[in-house]
Amino acid sequence: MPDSTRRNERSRRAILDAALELAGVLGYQKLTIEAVAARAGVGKQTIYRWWPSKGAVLFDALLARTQDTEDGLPDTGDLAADLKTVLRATVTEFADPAFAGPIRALTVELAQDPELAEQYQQRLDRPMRELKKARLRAAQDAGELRADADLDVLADLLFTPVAQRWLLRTGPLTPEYADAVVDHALHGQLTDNR
Amino acid sequence: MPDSTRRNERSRRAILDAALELAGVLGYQKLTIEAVAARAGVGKQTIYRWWPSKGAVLFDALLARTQDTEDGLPDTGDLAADLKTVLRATVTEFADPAFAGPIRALTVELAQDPELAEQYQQRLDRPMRELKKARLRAAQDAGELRADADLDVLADLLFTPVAQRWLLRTGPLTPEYADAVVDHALHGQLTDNR
Amino acid sequence: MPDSTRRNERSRRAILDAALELAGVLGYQKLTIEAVAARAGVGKQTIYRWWPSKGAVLFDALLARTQDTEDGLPDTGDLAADLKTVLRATVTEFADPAFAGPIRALTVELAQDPELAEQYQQRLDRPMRELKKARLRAAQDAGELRADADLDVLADLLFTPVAQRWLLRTGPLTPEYADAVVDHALHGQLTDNR
Amino acid sequence: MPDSTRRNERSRRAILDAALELAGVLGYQKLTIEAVAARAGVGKQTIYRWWPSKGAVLFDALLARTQDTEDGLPDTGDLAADLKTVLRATVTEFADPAFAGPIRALTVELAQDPELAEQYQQRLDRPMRELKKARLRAAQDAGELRADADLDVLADLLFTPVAQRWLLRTGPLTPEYADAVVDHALHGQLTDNR
DNA sequence: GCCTAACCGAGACGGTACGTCTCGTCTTTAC
DNA sequence: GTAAAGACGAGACGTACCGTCTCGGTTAGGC
Repeated sequence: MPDSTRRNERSRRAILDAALELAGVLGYQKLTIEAVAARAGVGKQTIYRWWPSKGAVLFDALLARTQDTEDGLPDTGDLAADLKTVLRATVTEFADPAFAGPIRALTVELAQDPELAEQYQQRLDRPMRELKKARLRAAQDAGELRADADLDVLADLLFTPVAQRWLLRTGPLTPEYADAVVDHALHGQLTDNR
Repeated sequence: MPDSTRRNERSRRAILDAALELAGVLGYQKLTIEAVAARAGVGKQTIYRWWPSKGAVLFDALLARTQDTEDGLPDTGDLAADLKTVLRATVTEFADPAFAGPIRALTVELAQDPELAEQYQQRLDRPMRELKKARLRAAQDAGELRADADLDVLADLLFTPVAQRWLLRTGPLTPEYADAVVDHALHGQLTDNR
Repeated sequence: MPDSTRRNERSRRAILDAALELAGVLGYQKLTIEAVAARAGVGKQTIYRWWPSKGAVLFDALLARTQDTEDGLPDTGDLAADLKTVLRATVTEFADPAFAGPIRALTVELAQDPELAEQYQQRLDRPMRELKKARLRAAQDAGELRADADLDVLADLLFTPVAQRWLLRTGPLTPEYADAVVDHALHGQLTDNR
Repeated sequence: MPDSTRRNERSRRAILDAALELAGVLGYQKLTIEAVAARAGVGKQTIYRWWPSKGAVLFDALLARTQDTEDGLPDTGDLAADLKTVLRATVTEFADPAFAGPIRALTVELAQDPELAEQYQQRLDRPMRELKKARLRAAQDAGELRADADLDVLADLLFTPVAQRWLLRTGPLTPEYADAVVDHALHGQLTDNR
């Protein structure tokens, strides 16, 4: 059983960096442990010693990258505008293969590895979801949003369409689409809503 | 170049059946062409002759299975109720590994293979989307839904949250969740919506 | 179970040749299946499919090489001279690393793998021993050699000293040593032997 | 560079004992430095600090074991009987895996490591050879053995057949074989010897 | 109703990557 | 201050599949 106090930090960083870089360039299929080890200048065993799977490495790599950006959503007082800002930024990020590649690779892993998905939910999805809900709750408190809205459901309505369209390429991913999602999610579509 | 008139229909069926069955049992990772060929009692070359990739086999297998169920969405005159019926059915189907396994496997493939994703969009996603939009347009014509609603966006709002939650296991997939998604998507959440 | 009728003869030869060559250059320790496969331009599985171990490959390689040289020992009517000729030839062969390297490697394997040793005994040692005994028996029939000599023991006396000295480098391996072995083995050393 | 005055005698003994024991149980292939260190309760570095190779450890271990038994060959005045006594004892010892295992392991090493073989020759083979030659010289002095016999060659004739048969398992290793070797080596086989 | 070309099951082939094991070196921890 | 413990870079192990390539043996039209 490995003793984490003896862990070589230099190797750990090299592995995570190599994993991110290769995931961006090669995609998930062609991302191999061998290639990560070679690129990182590390023995394969050093990867297997500390991570149970290729997905876990990717997960840690992405976790390390996003550690810093836990800023919370913007709050200008205009919920729709703030959400559009965030979603448009997401659309822009997803257009960059170096950024989106590793995320796509990890997503593929999550879909196949329930245990990793559980980790993901706890350490990445839940915190990000809380940030989103915090912004929505602020809008609720400001009377901008209905008091009876289920913020979890609303967050899904706002963020899953863009994620899904990106993941499965079911349509063009444009800023206009992001705006439309926000508008439709917030304004409702039944005629008796007015 | 293979001559499709000489194609052995028995082998084709055996391959598609084996692919579906193994995808349900093993998941995508362990679904191999070798295993499909062995299970189907078929030479590997017979698979490679007719399909370009593992994903393409799965795609055809699922296509064959869903060919029959192109019925259109129910229309009782109550849009919300009809949508809940459909989404609740989806939730139920996704709970059955034999059904959901192959779809999960295919989804994983789609996320990695843009060419296959294009095929998917044209031959499965678009037709299904048209059925959804047809039902929504009927509601629009009936004055139940706003005339200025973008039906594509609305369809995404209604169907991607459930699909995403199922794919990435980001939360419990229950009938209540399905209902809540429909309610929130249709009724809007801004307070000045009333 | 592999079907030997489908075996690729070109690959088989390439593997045996590569094994012999590498065994001569690298010695047994550094002789790896990976290197043999690479040198032979062959997949590793092609080796594992047909041979159970590294030693078995070497064995077949040496077997193929010595297949042709089953000529029998020379018989000029002078036993001692003939034996000296043979042993001096052995000494010369053992001095060539390209020849002796693979034999050394195989010998190391034989010492550790009783099953391979059994194969060796049946397919290489025994036939060679019979050739030796045939020559000795001819000498016996000619009245040159005692009728009560145990030819197996005598063969060991004649051939193991050179083999052992070569294998363990316990002394210089010279033609003179070969001659001395033959003389001492044949003439006896007790004074009442005259 | 290790300072031998600081050497931990307890560790040294534990390593040698562990090496002997494991060589007897596992054979040479599976005898690893890791296993020796673990069995001896010692860090690997402690082995690498003091010995250059696995073979050197084994060598020292066997050296320590045989240090005591430097008694010389028996001398009852009957050379053949004394030699048979010794060779029969050797046959008996070789039948005990706990005894023969380590020797086989070392022999395998010697065949592959000329430097170790040189050490072996000087520190084990030569002394033992001198003991044998001393007994033979005594027989020579007693007029029992020819004055012109080359004692080195004769010693090889007497001792290598048994060693070779044991090492390569080319035949059954029995007391009778030992006797026959002695008889044939001493009495000569040419008919004009009488 | 035969001929012959394609498809078929089978599986060997050259490869790549897997996850494990051991090597010999280097580093940390605890006594 | 010395060693145990063990992490490290390296690389071979034997296995699993990849996608391609022969093999004979059926099939199923075209003549």
